[in-house]
Amino acid sequence: MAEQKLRLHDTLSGDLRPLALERPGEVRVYCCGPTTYDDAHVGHARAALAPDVLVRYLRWRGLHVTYVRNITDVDDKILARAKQSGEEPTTLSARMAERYQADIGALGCSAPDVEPKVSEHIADIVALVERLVANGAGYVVDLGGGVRDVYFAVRAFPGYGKLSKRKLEDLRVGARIEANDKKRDPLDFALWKGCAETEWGWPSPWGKGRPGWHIECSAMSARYLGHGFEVHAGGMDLVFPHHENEIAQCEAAHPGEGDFVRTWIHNGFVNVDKEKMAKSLGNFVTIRDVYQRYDPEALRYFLLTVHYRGPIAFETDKREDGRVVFEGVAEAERRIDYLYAVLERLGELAATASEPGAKAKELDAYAKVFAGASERLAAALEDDLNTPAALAVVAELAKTGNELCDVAQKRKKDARLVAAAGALARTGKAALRGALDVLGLCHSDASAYTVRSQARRLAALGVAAADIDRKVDERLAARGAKDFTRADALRAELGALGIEVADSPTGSTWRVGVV
RNA sequence: GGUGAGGUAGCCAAGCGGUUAGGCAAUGGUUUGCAAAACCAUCAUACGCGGGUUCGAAUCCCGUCCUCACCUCCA
Repeated sequence: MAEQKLRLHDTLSGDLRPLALERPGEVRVYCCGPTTYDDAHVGHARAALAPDVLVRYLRWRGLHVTYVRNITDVDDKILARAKQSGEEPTTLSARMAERYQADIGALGCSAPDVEPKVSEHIADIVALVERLVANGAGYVVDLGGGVRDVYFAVRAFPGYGKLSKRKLEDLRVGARIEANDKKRDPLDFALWKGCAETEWGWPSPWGKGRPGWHIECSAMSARYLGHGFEVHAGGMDLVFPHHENEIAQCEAAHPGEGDFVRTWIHNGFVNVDKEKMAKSLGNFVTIRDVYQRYDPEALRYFLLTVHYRGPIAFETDKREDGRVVFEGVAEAERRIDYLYAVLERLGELAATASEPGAKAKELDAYAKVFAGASERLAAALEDDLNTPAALAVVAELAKTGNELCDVAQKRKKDARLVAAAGALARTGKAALRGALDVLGLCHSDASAYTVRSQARRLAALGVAAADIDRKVDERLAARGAKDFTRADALRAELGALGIEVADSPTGSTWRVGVV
């Protein structure tokens, strides 16, 4: 069995352990995707991001990854929401699925290789339920009128509770025992939920119905990844009961075939005022809400500043003028601005390089930083996907890159040094670019990013670019006439609007700061 | 009650037995007509509290306080 340098914190064993592959060079990853009845919030973004970083790292290391992230488009919540809006459940879930894909795609998460939908895998689900019934792990309950439910018998699976470290007795205490309970044991959960002929459902050996909540992931992961795949990801709230039940279903269906999954990774929550962001608490901020105010790249950077297993605080602040500020994301966007600026600066310096092999001893320190970055980045990510440490590597590269540019500028009359700096800038840019790629950051063209972010910020401020241009021109004229009092007054005026003006030998430029 | 996560300098956040990651803010510099950006320096002998183990602990052990989460739908 091939062992990787990458170590992940596995929920089942509770340990940090090296990633073990069944087949050399191949990694299978499954991530529990959304139930598509509403727009995704920042918590969903985080849950999609953790496996994305994993997949990017693995591919960077040359491994072949099969990444599956499902869409649960059949669910009672979808049905309930559709009834409210008068929409067909399938139409609603399809629409929400598209919005999810757009939101997560904009976050810079690469699309999964397979994105299976429950509605397209009913046959797989039915077959799995049949198998469980045949194994004695599932049982059918006749509700009369041709309606039947199928339940999983928790007692039939001895390992039940091993993932969430729960004992059956402990669970029993909190279990809600309904009157008229159809289940043999209160802890048993539905594999198939029968429904009336007129309701939303699919035909099955037990009559019309819909799959239970957990069975879809068991069926679809088995379909695309088989039994015993490498990594299964999801939010910490899925540990129990969702993933516990997935294990029960898959291992009961494949007795003697070993563990369903080799490594379980679970991401921590996004908190608002120290509480978990959740639909039920009503304290959620949708990804779209964030994108309205900030660049998707900023949200990604923000989420990467904290290790995926820990909690991350999402602070919302409403300003006097009514603008909503997400401070952490705003700070992240300033970093994204900075990183794009460094990439551009290095690019400009590299473009002056006429001698690709030029070297200067006084630049050795910079060269060393660039050369070692990739190794440091790998070490950070190999330590249970330590993205904050990875971002420190990015920061080091960016700072060094800027320093190199500063040196080249200060000593621009030294042709030998400038030639060497130009050549080294190419290396530096490649190193930074490479690190950013692994983290999925700054994937836009720098000028495209600038255009879109400036436009969004201007819109947020309610200021027209033409008005700014006019004032900047006016100020330039004042400066030309050495009327600095007037020029400074204009700068202050622009500053009050949130516009930063920068003077250079070739004229004046302006930008809108992150607000 | 059971189970799990966490409490690190003004703020955010790595580190998890042995030369104080990184970022933000602030202050002082280099630069600038003045600024901005960029870079440098300071802030930083910080690790909830009390014991213990060790040559050495933020890191290990015991106790204790606080926060959050899961046990019901939840990323």
